[in-house]
Amino acid sequence: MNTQIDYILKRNLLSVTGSRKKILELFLSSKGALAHGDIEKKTGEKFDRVTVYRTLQVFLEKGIIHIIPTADNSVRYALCLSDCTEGHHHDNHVHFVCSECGNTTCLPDVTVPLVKLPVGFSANEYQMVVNGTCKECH
Amino acid sequence: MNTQIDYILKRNLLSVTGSRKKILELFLSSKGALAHGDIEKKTGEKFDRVTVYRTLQVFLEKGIIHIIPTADNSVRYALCLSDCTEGHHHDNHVHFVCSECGNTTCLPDVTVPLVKLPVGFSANEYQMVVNGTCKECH
DNA sequence: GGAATCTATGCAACTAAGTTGCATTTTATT
DNA sequence: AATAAAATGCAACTTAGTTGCATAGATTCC
Repeated sequence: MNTQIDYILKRNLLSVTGSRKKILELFLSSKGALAHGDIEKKTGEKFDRVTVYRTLQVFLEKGIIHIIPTADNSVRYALCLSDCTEGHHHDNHVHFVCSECGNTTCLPDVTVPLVKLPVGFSANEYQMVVNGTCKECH
Repeated sequence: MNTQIDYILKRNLLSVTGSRKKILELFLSSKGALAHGDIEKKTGEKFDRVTVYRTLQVFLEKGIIHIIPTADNSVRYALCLSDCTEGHHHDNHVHFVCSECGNTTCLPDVTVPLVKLPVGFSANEYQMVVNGTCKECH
């Protein structure tokens, strides 16, 4: 486990520090997506708020995590798949938000379908969020 | 124009006030989606921040406008189609965010495709956001 | 393995975003 | 026109996110 975390950080040319290891570990061990607040709580307020913000920022830039779009103005992050690199994301899976438990999960096996856009529009990225009831809450 | 605005408000059992008329007028006259800040600017700071928040809240509850999910943590609102009512939305069109001009537009003619979810998941609402270059910026 | 260098962290102070309670004004009702 | 009901504005507050800088920690090089 620790070697995997170290490997991910080193592969992205990041120095291996306590907060980065801990936060990355959180992402690896949690199935769903995490909001900033979740991370602060789950680390037991061990790290400064600013450090959490900056760590998430760095992970985002390196393509280790991605932001999940939501309609409720909450920013949630989830691990990228292994083939994401800096600037080049392959984040083409559907995200699911459960209205019972509030958890956000990635559905890596469900690919975002392409749609035909009106004339004049050109697409760069498609994102899809589904609301409903998840497996656990059924 | 004024009668249309008054009609929409009355149809939703809302009292017709200056701020509601003005903000609704903004939505009707702007093609794209509006963020809270846009509204404050375009009304010329005529209304209190709190009033804008509360007006948007009421419009949301009544189904006059809807929130557009975005990945950049900005909350944007757009007019609902005429057949949306309180609690019952028919907001099944794709939203488009232009990375050039930053505008968010509804694509009412592009329907959100349905996807097959894994076993155990049941969907309530599908939302889709496409990033790219819009008609005007091409 | 230890010193030098470079980077990350924590702190403090700040800006921006959003909320709540209450007195006042405006709208709707009769 | 008078009353009741609701919306507004103000002030104060909470929460979210940012920035600069001194210190602590990680990496590099010998």
